Amino acid sequence: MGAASDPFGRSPALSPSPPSSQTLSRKTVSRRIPASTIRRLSHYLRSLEDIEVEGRETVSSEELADRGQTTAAQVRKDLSHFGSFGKRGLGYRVDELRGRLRQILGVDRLWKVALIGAGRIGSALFDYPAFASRGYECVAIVDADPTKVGAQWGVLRIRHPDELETLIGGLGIELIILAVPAQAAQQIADRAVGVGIKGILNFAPIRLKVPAHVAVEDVNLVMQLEALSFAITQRGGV
Amino acid sequence: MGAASDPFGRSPALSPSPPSSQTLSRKTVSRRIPASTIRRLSHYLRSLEDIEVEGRETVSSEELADRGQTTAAQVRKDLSHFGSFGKRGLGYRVDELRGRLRQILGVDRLWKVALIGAGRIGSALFDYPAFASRGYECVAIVDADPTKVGAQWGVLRIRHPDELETLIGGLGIELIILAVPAQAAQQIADRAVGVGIKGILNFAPIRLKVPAHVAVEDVNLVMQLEALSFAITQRGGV
DNA sequence: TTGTGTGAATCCCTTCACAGCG
DNA sequence: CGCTGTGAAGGGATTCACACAA
Repeated sequence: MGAASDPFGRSPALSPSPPSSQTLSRKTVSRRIPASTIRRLSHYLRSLEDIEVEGRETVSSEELADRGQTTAAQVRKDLSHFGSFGKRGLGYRVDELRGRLRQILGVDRLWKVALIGAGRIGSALFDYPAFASRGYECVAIVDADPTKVGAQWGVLRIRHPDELETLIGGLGIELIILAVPAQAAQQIADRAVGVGIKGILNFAPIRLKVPAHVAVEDVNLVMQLEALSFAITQRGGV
Repeated sequence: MGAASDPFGRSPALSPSPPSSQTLSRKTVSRRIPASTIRRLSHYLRSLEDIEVEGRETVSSEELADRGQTTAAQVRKDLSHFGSFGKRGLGYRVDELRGRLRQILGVDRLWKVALIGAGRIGSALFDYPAFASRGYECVAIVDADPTKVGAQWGVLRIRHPDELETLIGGLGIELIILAVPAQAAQQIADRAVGVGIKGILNFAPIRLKVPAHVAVEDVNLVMQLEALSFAITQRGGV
C-alpha cells in the first residue's frame, strides 16, 4: 500500500523511513509523524503566507492555532517533531518558519507532474494556479480518447497513453494526477509505478494497490458529500 | 465550527447530536461516531455495489475489509455502531447491508445542491455523474462573473449572487458546493447559513466559520499534494 | 464449524502543565 | 515576564480475542 494517504481513514501516521541526514538541520526527525500533523503543517504554511502579506514578522503558536482551528499546544507539538524553530518569550519568525515548513513539506523545489486523464476534472486541474504557486508543474497530459489526443492545452499537447512510460522517464516526472475512470486507474498506476513514479494524487474511487515506497493520496468527493449528508441526517432526527 | 469535516486534522468524531428516534431500526446509535468510521462506511457502500454487480448475495467482514484496506475487526466495529446487520457464520446480505448503509449515510433520498462558483472546478463538478448516482442533484448555479451570468449549462442558467438567498430558500437547497475564490468564500457561506443551508463542500483554502449545526467538508488539493511531497521527501534521504 | 458482535487491551494522538530560555 | 518545548496524562480509535449464534 502507498505510504502517504489514507486510502480512507486508516494510516494513523506516516513514517519518514530512514531518519537520514538531510538539509533540514533538526534533531533527526522523530520516527513517526501523524498524518494529521502533516495536514496541519500545510495549513500553517498557508497562514504564514497570509501573515507575511500582512507585514507581521513574528507569530505565536496561539495565533497560528486560531487561524487553523487547533490549539497552541498542538501547533507547538506539531513543530516539535521537526525541531525547535521558535524563540521563547517571542514566538516564531514568520519568514523563517515559512522556509522551514516549505523544506519539511518538500515544496522548496519544483515537482514535475503528469496529468493522466483530460476529462472534466483533468481540465479543471491543468494549470490550476494553486498548484503552480507551490511548485507543482504539469509537464505532460495523457488521455486515451482519440478525439483528444493531439489537442493543444497551453504549451502542451495531449499524448496517447502508449507514451506514458516515455514521458515519465524522459521528463523526470515524479508525481501523477490520476483522473481517469475507475476501471483504468489501477492499470495506469501499475505502469507509472513501473517507471518509477513516486506519488499519485488519485481521483478514481478505488484503493490503488501500489508498493510501499509509492505515496498515494485519494480525493473522494462522493465520500465527502456523504460525510455531509450523514452529519445532517443524524443531527435532525431524520 | 462546522460539525462534520476536519477543517484539517481535528474533529476526531462526529456527534449525531440527539440519539433521537428514527427510521433506522437500530440500538439508538451510540453517542459518538468516529469520522474515520463514516469515511469507511462510504467505501463499504461502494464495495457492496460492486459486489452486487458481481452477483454475490453475501459478504464477510473479511472480504469487505480486503476491498477497503482495513481489517475485518474494523469493519465489524464500524457497523456495530449502528446495529447488528450480519448473521453469525454467514456474513452480511449484500442488498440488505447496502440499504442500511444508504440509510445511515443519508443517501436514501435526494439532496438538492447549489453550485456556487462556475469556474474550472465548478464546471468539472456540475453534472458530475458520481454525484447524481448518489442522489445529489445540482439545481442552481451561481457566479459573480457578469460574462457568465445568464449562460445556459444543461437545463440551468447561471444566476447572479444576488439571487443566492432566493434560490436556496425557493428551491429547498440544503447543500452548497463552494467553489469560489478564498476572499469570497466566508461571505457566501455566511449568507447561505443565514437562509438555512445545512452543509457545505468547501473548495476554498480557508477554514470557514459557521455555526455548530452546519456541516463543512473541506477539499484541499494543495494540502494533499503536499502530503505526497512530504512522504516522498522524507523517504529518500532528501 | 464459520463468522459475527463486543468487552478488554493496546496504541497513538491530543491535551495538559510546567520547566526553562530569551 | 512571555511563550516555547516537552514529558506525562488523558482520551479515542484500532486491534485482539473470544463467547455465541446460525
